[in-house]
Amino acid sequence: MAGVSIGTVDRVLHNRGRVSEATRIRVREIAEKINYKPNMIARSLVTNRDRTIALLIPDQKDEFWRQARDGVKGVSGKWEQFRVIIEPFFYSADNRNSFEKASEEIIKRKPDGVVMAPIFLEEGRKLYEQCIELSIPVVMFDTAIPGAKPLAIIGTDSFQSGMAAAQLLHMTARKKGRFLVLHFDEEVINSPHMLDKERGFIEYLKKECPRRKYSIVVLNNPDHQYHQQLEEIFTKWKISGIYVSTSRAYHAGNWLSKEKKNKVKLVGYDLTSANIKLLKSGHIDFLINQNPNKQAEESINTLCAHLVHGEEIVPRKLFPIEIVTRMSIAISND
Amino acid sequence: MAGVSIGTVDRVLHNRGRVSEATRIRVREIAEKINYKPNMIARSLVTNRDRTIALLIPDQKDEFWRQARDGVKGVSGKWEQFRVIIEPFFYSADNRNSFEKASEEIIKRKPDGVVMAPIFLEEGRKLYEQCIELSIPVVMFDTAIPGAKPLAIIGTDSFQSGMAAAQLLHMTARKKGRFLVLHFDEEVINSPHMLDKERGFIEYLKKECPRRKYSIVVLNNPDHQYHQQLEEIFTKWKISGIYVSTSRAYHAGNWLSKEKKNKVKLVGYDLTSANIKLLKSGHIDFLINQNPNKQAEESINTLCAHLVHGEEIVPRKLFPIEIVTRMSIAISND
DNA sequence: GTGAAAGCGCTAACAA
DNA sequence: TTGTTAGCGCTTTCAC
Repeated sequence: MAGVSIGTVDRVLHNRGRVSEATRIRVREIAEKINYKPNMIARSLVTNRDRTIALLIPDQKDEFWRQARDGVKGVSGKWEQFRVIIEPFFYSADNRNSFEKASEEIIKRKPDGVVMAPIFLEEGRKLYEQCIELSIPVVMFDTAIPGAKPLAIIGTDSFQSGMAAAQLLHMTARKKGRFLVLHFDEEVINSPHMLDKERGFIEYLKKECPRRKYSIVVLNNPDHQYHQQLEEIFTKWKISGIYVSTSRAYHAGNWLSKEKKNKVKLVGYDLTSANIKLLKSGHIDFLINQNPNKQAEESINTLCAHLVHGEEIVPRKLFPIEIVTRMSIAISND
Repeated sequence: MAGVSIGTVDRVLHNRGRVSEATRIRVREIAEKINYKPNMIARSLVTNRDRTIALLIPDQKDEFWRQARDGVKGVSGKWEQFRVIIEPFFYSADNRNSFEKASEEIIKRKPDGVVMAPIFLEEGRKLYEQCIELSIPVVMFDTAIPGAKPLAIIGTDSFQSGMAAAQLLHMTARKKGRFLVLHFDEEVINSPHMLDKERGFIEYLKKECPRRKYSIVVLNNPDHQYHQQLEEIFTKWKISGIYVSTSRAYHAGNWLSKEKKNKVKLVGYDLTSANIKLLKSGHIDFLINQNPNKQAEESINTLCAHLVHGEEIVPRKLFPIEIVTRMSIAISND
């Protein structure tokens, strides 16, 4: 239409090579007029090479991360047909070194993209910056590195989920009685998520029911036997609600079940098998689902769609707070 | 590798044309051995034509369907670059004829696929069967036609959401007092969803708190002013919880708000603006989100991925029951 | 500065 | 029953 060859049009559209100003303008105008949209299929056909994307998440000791892994597996087949291979790298959630070691391997591998759950902020930042340097696109999920601007961040709003948890306890627990915020020594205490959740929880109580007493307690026992400590707490205080800001609510739930303390309301996180069992038996009242599988799925899809189809990216996707009860949980566990 | 031409390989792989048994087996074996996977990108490049998919949903009078429409709009751009054009057809949710008329137009249009929310079962079945005849793939969302086997069904479990609603009222409402199942005359009474929800609600009450009294009431007023009837009900009975199985919970919420009946718990459906307002002000306690936008999005994505990428389909996708509270709702409404 | 041509992996039409 | 070839829309390379 512009009276020039297809090669010249290509040069104009991609601002590459030398083109005279006159033809450049002419081609641009025509492209505008006919609303030219490049055919992404043809484009990906010609740049048809195998791509690798590195997945960096904690290892599978924890059911939460197993679910994330499953989410990735679920979509990896779909991207295989576009010649994207997802290479998993695992680190230990209680060992910063293992994260760094995995990071080094990833950099050595020079992947075409990285999806990571950087629960260690400083180490995560280091990897992120290396990727930026090598202009490898990065998608973060679960945890975001403050200040970093990756291609996309996928996650949940921890602060808000803490507020929601407090509201649920407030609505269902006995009016009298203290709320307990429980932590267990086996967890990464002070992770950003945990702190945000706790802050949200307390914020709600302060605003909506300032007269409600609460205590933050860290239980510790080398063998993860917290029964005795719970007993002490319950003799000391009259407890009407418990908030566990991690996936360890089952510890509290098991004890409540054993002690037949059916009136105490319990809110926890994550649809792990231990939690689900107690949810169904009525000893956990609410679980907040952080949807690790969907987060991971979305992360992979986002990165791959960008790489393969050149799709534009929504830089920040927050999953809604998913409140799950005994009756709302899917009957068939998939 | 098999010593035959690319054309023969193509014939074997697609079971078309005549191929000798010997070569057929040889090609199959080699394909198996090298784990041959067709390149979907190349395939879609060669069959590169514009495709139309018809979208059939109720018109935009109702906010629920406006949200569904928005979900479609959100992903239509992404499929445009694959040359898929989504053509919307609307019908009136209170007029079966309008559904039939739209159906006729769709069939005339001969689209490459149909996405529909067939709230009228018989008329929906008719369209479905015509599509089957013309081998046009169909995806249904929101409502499924009993017995029909479309490419995919996207929806929520109404029965279960009714149970969940009952549980939420049971957990939060005063122990004494009657539960009210409210319907409004402006709705399509007896829609399958509505009946399932109600059945689920009652099932829960029977099982979990058989002593709880409940009444099913249909309010009717030509001007949608239900205040007087609500007043009568509340003087007749001591009500502690209300269940509205549709998006009309705001009618009840507004009245509760006006009458300062803050102790009465209210569960409704759908994040419409009127409902959200009352949720935030505390007069609706729980909303069950049926996610019309995501349902529609998923429906379009499923059909398009099948058409364009030849992707395999999960024939039935149930969205989880999404319980929303004042604190769990996204702070910024998008 | 610009044009011509090869080729990405596949399908479809035609030839043998 | 099998082989050959054009061409889908684009990028890239080489030649002028």
